[in-house]
Amino acid sequence: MALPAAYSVLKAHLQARVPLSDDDFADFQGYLRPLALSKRQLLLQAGEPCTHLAFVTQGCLRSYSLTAQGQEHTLQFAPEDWWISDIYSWLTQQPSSMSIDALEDSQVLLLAQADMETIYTRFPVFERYFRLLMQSRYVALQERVNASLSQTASEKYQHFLRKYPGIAQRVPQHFIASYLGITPESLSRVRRQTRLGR
Amino acid sequence: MALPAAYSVLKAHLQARVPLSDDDFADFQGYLRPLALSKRQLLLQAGEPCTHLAFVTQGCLRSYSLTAQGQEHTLQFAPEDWWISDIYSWLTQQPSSMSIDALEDSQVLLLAQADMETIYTRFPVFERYFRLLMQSRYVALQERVNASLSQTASEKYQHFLRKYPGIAQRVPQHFIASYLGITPESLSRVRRQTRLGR
DNA sequence: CTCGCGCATTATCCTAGGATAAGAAAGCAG
DNA sequence: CTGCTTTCTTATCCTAGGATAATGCGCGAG
Repeated sequence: MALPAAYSVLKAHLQARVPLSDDDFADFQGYLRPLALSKRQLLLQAGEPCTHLAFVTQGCLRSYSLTAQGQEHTLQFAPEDWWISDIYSWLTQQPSSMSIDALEDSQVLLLAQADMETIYTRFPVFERYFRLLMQSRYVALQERVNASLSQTASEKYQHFLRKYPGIAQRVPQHFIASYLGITPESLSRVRRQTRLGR
Repeated sequence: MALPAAYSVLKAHLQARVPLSDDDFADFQGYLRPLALSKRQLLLQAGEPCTHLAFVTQGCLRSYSLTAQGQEHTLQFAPEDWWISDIYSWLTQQPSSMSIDALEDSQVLLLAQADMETIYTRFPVFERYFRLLMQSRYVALQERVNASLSQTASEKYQHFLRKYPGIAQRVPQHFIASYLGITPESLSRVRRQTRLGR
């Protein structure tokens, strides 16, 4: 049986980071469920418990929270090769505080929280993989917190462009504004300044 | 040989979270180096690589970054039972972007990055322990990012009081202001409002 | 082709919180 | 007790970025 492209994306991703044999991956694959999402389709609705971790093999998703006044705040973009979920809800099975939707037609592989203990036992290398993943996520968030404490709107935008060059070309700017914690109008203003300044 | 109180704090902390035998802890203890810090003493100076993870057994430390204009931004408070370090620098041995100092006379246990591979190999349960630790840190930072995107100064302060009730009684308010990303004057203003409002 | 809508831009006006300055209170070293 | 230093507060003035509103435009659906 041929390996669908989706699986091989994840296989390459994992094998680049931890020692995982082809056989083990083949077994592990049994825990994955592929899912196609069309643009704007929700993967997770705030209020529901988050039962799955999603690995994006094609397209781009985002997670966002909604304030009482209906303002959206983008927490994460997830293009190909990224995991996305509400980690807190996934870990605790409490109702999630964020929603996740697709910004483009996308393909994901789902990993159920219910299978995690089994997976850690059968393939101990996943303890390491997820430790490394969590470490790098933690570092990225730390940097984001620091940016939010110390940078102006313009600096945050410049920093975002440098850090995620692919994303800015790909997603509408009002999502980037909502990620940076500014209004779309403000982002437009910032962009004009930098255009004039150089 | 009697177990100094410092070690037993960490032992209890670990055994509450992962299965770790007394014997294994006794072995693990060999990798720990106790250190006393007096108030205001630096544990890590920005620019140096962060070689150790510190577990606080007594007192309270903080990590902070410094802007080019000399503004301090508090990234984390670490009272008893918390780990503190510049994780990025600790992982990569790049120069750290933050400093860590003691807010009170404190006691810490140091764990060298250089020993980590050995520790993960000798005591695989530490893979799990640090995965869990990173997960919970990630969740806490996620919440902080969300707060910084969606809350006013006053809301952030109220939230901080609820989340870390011990800290606010213990550390000077200008540090809390610097953690929340506002000026001490602004925090004072916020506190007066809530005092008048109730 | 064209209607409608999502998206970006620009202008005007406004407000939360920053900058600055000046005390007041509280702790502590001598 | 007495002078420092650290912390917190209050007042005034100012600015980055929010709110609102209007315009333009590109594109997908019919």
